[in-house]
Amino acid sequence: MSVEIKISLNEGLYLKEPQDSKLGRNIIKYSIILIDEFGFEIFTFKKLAQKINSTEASIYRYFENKHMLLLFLVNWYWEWVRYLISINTMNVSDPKVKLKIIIHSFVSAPKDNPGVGYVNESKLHNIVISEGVKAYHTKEVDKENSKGLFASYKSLANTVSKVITEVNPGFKYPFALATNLFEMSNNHIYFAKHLPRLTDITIKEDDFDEVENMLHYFTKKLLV
Amino acid sequence: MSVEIKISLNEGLYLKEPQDSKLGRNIIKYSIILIDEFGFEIFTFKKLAQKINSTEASIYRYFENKHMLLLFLVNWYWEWVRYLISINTMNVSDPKVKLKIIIHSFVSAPKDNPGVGYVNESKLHNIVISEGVKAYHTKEVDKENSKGLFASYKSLANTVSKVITEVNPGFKYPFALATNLFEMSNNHIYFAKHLPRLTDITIKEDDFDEVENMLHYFTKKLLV
DNA sequence: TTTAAAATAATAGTAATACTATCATAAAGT
DNA sequence: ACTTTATGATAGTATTACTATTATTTTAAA
Repeated sequence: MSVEIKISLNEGLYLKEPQDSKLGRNIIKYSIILIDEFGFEIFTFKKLAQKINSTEASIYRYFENKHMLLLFLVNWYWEWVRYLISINTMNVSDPKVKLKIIIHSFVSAPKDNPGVGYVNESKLHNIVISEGVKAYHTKEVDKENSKGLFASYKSLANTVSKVITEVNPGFKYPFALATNLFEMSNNHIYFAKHLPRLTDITIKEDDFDEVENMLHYFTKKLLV
Repeated sequence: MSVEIKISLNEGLYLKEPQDSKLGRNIIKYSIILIDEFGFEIFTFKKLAQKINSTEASIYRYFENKHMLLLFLVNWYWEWVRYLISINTMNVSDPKVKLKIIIHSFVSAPKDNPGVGYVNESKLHNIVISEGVKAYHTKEVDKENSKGLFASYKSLANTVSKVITEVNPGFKYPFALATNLFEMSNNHIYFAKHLPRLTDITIKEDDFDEVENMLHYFTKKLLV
C-alpha cells in the first residue's frame, strides 16, 4: 500500500523538477544519503555524481548549486510535515489535541509514516536537524525570501500559530512559539546527541520521547 | 576610561594566541568586519589578508582555518556575555532580577558596554546572530566538543540554568530554557530582519526591546 | 517505425578556494 | 650584537564550483 505523494515546491528552488525523472529522483535520494553521512560542507556535486554514476554537469541541470539543493530538501521536509499535520489533525476539533499532534509531527515525523520512495525521511530529518539552519543563514536570504523560497516554512508556522491561538487566544506570540517549537525540537535532539550539557534531555537509540515531553511541558505552561 | 579586558579562551581554538600581537588583533578586528559585511561563506583568509596588508600564510599561523576563527569569535562572544552577566548580577540577590539582567545581556549586550578595542561588539553580535549556529553544526562537533571548544557556551548555559532553578526550583528543564533563551534571542532578531513571517516581533533601527519583552513574557509564564 | 526532440553522458577547461612549504627579512628580547 | 621569533613574499598543489561543447542515448510524436 504505497500511495505515491508528490510534494510540489516553489519552482525557484530548482532549474528542472527533480521529482519527474529517474535522475532527478536519484539526485534527491543520494544527496540525502551523502549529506547525512558526510555533512553539508563535505558534500559536493562531484561526489554525488560519482555515487549515482552520472556527471556534475547533469546535476547542475537540476540545481543551481548545492545550497539550492539543500533548500529544496528542507522545503520538502517542511512541506511534508505540514502535510502530515493536515491529515492527522483533519478530524480533530480540540486544539489542544491538535497541538499534541503537531509536536509529535515535529519530533517524530519520520517514525510513523510510510513516505515517498526516493526520500529516506529519517535521514532527511537528520539533515534538517544538523544542517537545516544553514538553509536560511546566508547572505541571500532576502533575495531568496522574496522569491518565495521559504514559503513552506512560513506556511508551517502559520498553520501552527493558528492552533496556538485557538488554544489560547490571548497568547501574544503565536508565530514565535510555532517556530520555536520546531527549532527547539531540532536543536535539542542535536544537543542531546552532540552537546548534552546544553540540554536536560537524553536520547537513547532514536527514541525522542523526552524531547516530545519537554515540548509539551513548555507549551502547556505557556498556553494555560 | 578603557580597562582592557582580555578574554581567555580554550587554547585549542587557535594555533597562536591572537590577542597577544598586533597582527593577531587585526585578524580578529577585520575578520569581524568582513564576516559581518559579506557573510561567512564569502569570507576567505585571502581576502582578510589583503584587507590587513598581510598574507594568507601569516593568518594560517594563528588559526587552522576559517571555521576555527569563527569558533574563536563565537566563544569570545559567549565568554564576554558571561562576563557581563557576572558583573551585572554581582550585587543582585533576587533571582528574578538576575534573570532580567541575563535576558537583557543576551539581547542587547553590545549596546550598553564599552568593550575591547579590537572587537566591534555590535558587529560580533550580528555575526553570532547570522552565523553563530554554523560554529557547532559541523561533522567535527564531537571531536571539537571533547577538546573543550564549546566550553564557554556550556558555562553560559550552566550559569543561566542555576538562576532559572533559583527562580523556580521545580522547573524541569533549566538547561533547555537557558539555551533556548539565547537561541531564541538570536533567531528572532534574525527572523524580524529577514523572515518576518516567522515571528511576531518587529525591530526598528536596532531597537531590540520587543525581543526582550517577548523573552520576559515567555520566561514569566514558564517559571511561575 | 522512423525521426526529431529532449535528456544525459563524456570530456575539457577555468577561476577561486583552501591549504602547505620555503626562504628572506624585520622586530623583539637577552 | 646576537639570536630567537614573527612576519612577509613567493610559489605551488589538490579540490571546489562551476561553464561549455560535443556525443550518445532515451523518449515521444508523426
